[in-house]
Amino acid sequence: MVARDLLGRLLVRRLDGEVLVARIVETEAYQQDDPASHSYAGRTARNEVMFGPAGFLYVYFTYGMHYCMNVVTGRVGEGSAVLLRAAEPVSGTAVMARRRGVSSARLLCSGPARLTQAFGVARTENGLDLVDGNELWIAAGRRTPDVGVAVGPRVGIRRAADVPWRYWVAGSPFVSRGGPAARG
DNA sequence: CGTTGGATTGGCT
DNA sequence: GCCAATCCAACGC
Repeated sequence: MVARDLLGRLLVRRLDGEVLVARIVETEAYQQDDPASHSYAGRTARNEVMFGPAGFLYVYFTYGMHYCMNVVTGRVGEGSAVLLRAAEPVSGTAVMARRRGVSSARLLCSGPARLTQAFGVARTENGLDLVDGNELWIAAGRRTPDVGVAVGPRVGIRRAADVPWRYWVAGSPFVSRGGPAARG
């Protein structure tokens, strides 16, 4: 499963002559036959990228002010993606802090919208190639071993709320607020 | 064409 | 813990 395999991988961003790196610590899977997925009702201008080839970036705007980023995963025409929910800053943290307006490392990328803000990802970046790209891409890093992976229901959705398709690095202080820390 | 509510966050109680 | 902020896609009439 791509969502699980992305834990421990590195998200790399070239921005303003600097290089930002963060280790992915929280993801969620969204599939075609999934009532909670943007692709569930079919192809639209907004979710177009989800139906393209795997390895590309799907960015959407929500709550009137936030962007979230996904890695497209399915076959062409399928409409599946993995939401990147949180990451642990590795380098370029000064740039992230400036973009976020906070200094605490824990607040830089610990949420889907925080991550896009720290990495300078918005509508313009929708559709970028995350495998062969040179602005934003995912590097191998070190895949988190099974013993370090926790699984649970996805955050902030109403439909298919019980399906355990959220993955995170157990015990990481860099996971999102809506994540495991907020639950009993 | 009007209404509704969202894959969130930060600030206030 | 609760709620406003603020745009826009989806859906109902």
